[in-house]
Amino acid sequence: MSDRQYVQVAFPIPIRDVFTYVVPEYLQGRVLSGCQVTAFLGRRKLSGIVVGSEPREDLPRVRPLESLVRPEPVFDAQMLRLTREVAEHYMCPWGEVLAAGYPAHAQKTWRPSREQASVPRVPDRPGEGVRRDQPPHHLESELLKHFELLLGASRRGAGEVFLLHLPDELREDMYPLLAAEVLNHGGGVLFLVPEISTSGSLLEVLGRRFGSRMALFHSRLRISERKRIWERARAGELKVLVGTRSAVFLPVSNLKLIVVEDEHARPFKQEETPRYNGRDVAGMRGRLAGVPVLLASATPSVESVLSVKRGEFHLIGGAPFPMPMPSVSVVDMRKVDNRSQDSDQFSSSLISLIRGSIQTRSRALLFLNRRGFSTWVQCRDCGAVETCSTCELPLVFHSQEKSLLCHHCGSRTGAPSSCKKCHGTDFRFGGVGVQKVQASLEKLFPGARIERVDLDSARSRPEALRVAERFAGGDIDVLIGTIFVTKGLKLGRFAVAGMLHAESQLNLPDFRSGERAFQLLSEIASLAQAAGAELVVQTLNPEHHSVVSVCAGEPGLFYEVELKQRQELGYPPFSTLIAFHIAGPKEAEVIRVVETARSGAACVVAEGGGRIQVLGPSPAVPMRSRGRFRWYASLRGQERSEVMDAARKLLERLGGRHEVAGVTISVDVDPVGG
DNA sequence: AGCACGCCGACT
DNA sequence: GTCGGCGTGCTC
Repeated sequence: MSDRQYVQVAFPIPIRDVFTYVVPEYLQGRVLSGCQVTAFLGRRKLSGIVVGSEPREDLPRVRPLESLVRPEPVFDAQMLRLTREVAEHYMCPWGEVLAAGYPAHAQKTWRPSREQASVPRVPDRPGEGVRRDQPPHHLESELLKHFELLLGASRRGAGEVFLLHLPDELREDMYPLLAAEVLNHGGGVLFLVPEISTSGSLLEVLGRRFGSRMALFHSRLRISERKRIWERARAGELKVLVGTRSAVFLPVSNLKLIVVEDEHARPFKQEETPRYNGRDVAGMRGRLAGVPVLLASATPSVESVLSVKRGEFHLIGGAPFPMPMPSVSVVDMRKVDNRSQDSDQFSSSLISLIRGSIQTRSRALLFLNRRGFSTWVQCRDCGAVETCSTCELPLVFHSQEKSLLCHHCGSRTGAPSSCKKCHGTDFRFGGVGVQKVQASLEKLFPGARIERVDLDSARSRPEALRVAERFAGGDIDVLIGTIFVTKGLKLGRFAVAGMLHAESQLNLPDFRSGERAFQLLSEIASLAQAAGAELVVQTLNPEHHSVVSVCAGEPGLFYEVELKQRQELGYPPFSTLIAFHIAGPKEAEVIRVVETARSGAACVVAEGGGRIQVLGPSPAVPMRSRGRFRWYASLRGQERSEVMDAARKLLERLGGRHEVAGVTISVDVDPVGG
């Protein structure tokens, strides 16, 4: 009996434990760590991953495994270790991380892979595939020297992190050269991108060069397609893997380099369990696998910049390679003198530039990051603001559709007719959206060809591309857009770029709002630069360091001030945050749990001897979403391990479980965004 | 997460 | 008298 074999299995369920099973006789010796198996848990048959083989004598009854789904392990020792570390770091079940890392895990039965024709890939274009092994600019040859350091790390298996701080175009030029170099030495490369829709040009550039040796991986592919890519990556048929955050777990054969493109971008953080950050997991993987990680961005995250300053990351780029800057002027819109007489949305300088561009047919592009006509609608009689009945947030009036829209849940009601509170019929349409800007411009410049690109005007991507094409071709005089226009549209050259309300990202309840403003403004500055446009930045916060640094062409200034402020206020990267999201269908119940959490957190903090702070609790934005009332609170401290301990203790106090009376509590380590 | 067990309201 | 609501607890 003593030669019975036991294994531990992790299942993709929200239970922290692993479960022990007996290996049935017919599978003796064949069930290895990392294998996918099925087993009964309760009366359900589940697919799980074998994560260990320690026998346990303390269990009253152990059940046998049902089946071995495929003979060879799907996770090797290194990937098991990575997924375990990710689970520990993000305080989520190991099984859920394993499920995120193996596309077929969700499936009940495994079918051996057969030849399938439908692998989506960027087509080979031999005609355009001009080999360009010699980089064109002197900057690039300079960069190649820096890349020697990176490639050296790749060859000797050093899991170091490099921050590539360069403009988008320069990075894009370098990637095929870099990847080709790695491939020449028989290695594979993993590119992580924040989202598929905005990485079109990178895909094109890599696809042109690597064709059928490259694949695109993301969660919107069918499971069968994901499985196929997973298999081909492991078999070494695919050498260049491009994918969104879940691709960080792909088993790339002889992986030699991980690139995280636009490493500052928000979508790397998954907002459901397992709540991991693809960029940070890339760093963990690089360290474990002895593979260098290249974090790349024109506007790196404050975290990464600090890591460079601390000597933890190597810097490639930065000051020796200055960001190209457009000619830019900042207009303080608080000063009445600066505002145009014709419309309070524009400064007189911007209006005259737009007028000039219309006259000379040289085109103008205006940015405002707010959809709709007016951002709030208020009754003039009682002062009540129209709010969404489910989210309780102000509704945005859309003039084109003549309706009120909730930008959070998408609910739509007709144009306001009478106030819900006092039945008044006189409304004030406050706040500026792109539709209002368009209306004002049409009044100011009758006869000019003025169009708009945003989520509402461009129902599909081809439609947006057509508008961009018409603008580039000179068929549109003034184009007004939300950030939508920065998402890979080819706008050609134009003379004037205007940014309205450059402060709109600031003053959000999020310690990263300044960083976001900096990133958006930088993006627009580089767009203006590429177009050869003169940029006018209109703002109510001209002295904010995000505005000052971008407009002075001194990004370093932003990081300097921002790091100082974060340190003074005790925010990341100078501390660790762990957020608790509390949500449920009944408000009273949610608030009860929130109060329990508040007092629990106070106890935990008292035990921690003042090294841990509590932020909140406060209602989430929006407070109601999908029929659930949402609150959150955070624990904060300088020592990660202490914050983790405090979070574990707090969870214990809240019942040890993640759910109490219909109210769910979920833990979010290193949260991103308010 | 499921799926049971279990103890209270409106139906054949 | 039961059918069924979803609160609480367990799964190797």
